[in-house]
Amino acid sequence: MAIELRYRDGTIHLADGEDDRSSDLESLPGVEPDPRSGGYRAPAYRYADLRDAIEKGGLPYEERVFDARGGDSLDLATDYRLREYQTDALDAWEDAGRRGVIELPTGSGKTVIAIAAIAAVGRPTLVVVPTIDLLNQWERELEREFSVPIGRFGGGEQRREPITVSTYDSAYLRADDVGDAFEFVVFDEVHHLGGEGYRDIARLLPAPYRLGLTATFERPDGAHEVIADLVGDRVYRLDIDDLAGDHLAAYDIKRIEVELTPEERQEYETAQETFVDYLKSTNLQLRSGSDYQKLVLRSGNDPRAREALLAKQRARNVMMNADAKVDALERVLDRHRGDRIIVFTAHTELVYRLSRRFLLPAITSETGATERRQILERFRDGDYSRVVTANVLDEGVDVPDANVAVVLSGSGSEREFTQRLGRILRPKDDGGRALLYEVVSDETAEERVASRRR
DNA sequence: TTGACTCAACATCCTTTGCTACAA
DNA sequence: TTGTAGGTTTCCATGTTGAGTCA
Repeated sequence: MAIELRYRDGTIHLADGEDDRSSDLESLPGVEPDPRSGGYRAPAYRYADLRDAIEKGGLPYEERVFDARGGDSLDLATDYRLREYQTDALDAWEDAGRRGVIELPTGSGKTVIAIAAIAAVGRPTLVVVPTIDLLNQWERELEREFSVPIGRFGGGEQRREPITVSTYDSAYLRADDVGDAFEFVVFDEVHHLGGEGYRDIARLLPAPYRLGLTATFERPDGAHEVIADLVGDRVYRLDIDDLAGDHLAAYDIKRIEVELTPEERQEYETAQETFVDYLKSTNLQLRSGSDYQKLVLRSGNDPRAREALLAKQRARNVMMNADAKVDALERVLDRHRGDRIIVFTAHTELVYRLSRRFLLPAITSETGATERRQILERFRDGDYSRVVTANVLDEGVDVPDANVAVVLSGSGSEREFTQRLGRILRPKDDGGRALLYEVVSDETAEERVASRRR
């Protein structure tokens, strides 16, 4: 009798009938005995390895993992003509056994590659995206390209079709009960999959074909290694500089250094000293994010640690929201009267301050969906030529193109910086260059923060 | 259907140069 | 001699999102 493979609740179950093949089965990747059923089981994401090992070992097997409804091949056709690097990326993914991550900058056409991959695989596909905005964009794009109905998990709808788009949150909630429906899964902005909860999505799905898309694969916490295990290694990579001047606009980065006022300097030094003194007195070394995490943990029951962290927070506020930055922005706005400008900050309070002072439309997490849409539409139509925002427009939102970005403050995250830069790199009609201003408070920790993100 | 609300999850959060004990 | 980890176990604050609930 053949070994029967079935999917149930995020797990592959193996039954070998009356034959005793326990030693064969236990040597298969990820397989262990299942006391409850008396058979064997393996985590769903190991399905591809499992099937390969069974075939290699010449064991007879019967595949009942996927829902019969997805039995027929999808007849998918798309008119897209890929650019050379897009074809190379797709080939690299095919060569890796239709698994792996493609890293390409924002605006280089990652969606196009995914659509070509969906057409090539021709099997039921789940596309997972981080935001409702992207959910809508993907749905529209897929409807335009394919003649099959497009399903949707998220934003209040739960409709399953051979090609379905889902948010990460909905995919997390539904993975174990729809796992048998999809043989191909595409993770857009795949770096999100490194989150503690989200990685379960990939674990619970048996889909043998997997594609991850991102502009910034590596994560500071090292979780990209988990992603590589679940989706496949990075198989292709180009960064902004590989495409700038060709498929993306050429760009310049200008750094503006500003001085703190005497009062700000006094406040900054006092707070910074409190923080550093605590580190010295406790012999604590901060070399990485995890060291900082230790300090945060300690602050739970050590009042001095808590005080040190609050002081650090104060110092950060001073350097990131310095008065001179507002003046620097005024000069930039004067210099670029005819340009389209996006201003980025790290704090919402500064967004509203700038909005009042320069009469700029503002978008933060507090801005409702309707108002946000209106502002972006007016920016797209040219009614507005400037927008100020905190972190909302970093990722997952279709932002109209601009040619000047001003980063007044931000984190040390390379990802955040790359995403912000990406907002001005759509090729310009006149072939002009994009320009990013980075405003940094002189002689503060912000200089280090700024160098870390590049 | 919309809006206001709560909740949970995720991301970032990083000083200046060195102490001590222990393992390789 | 050289290299490396270091005690703990729900986590200071801010920003952002999606899901769910209720009116």
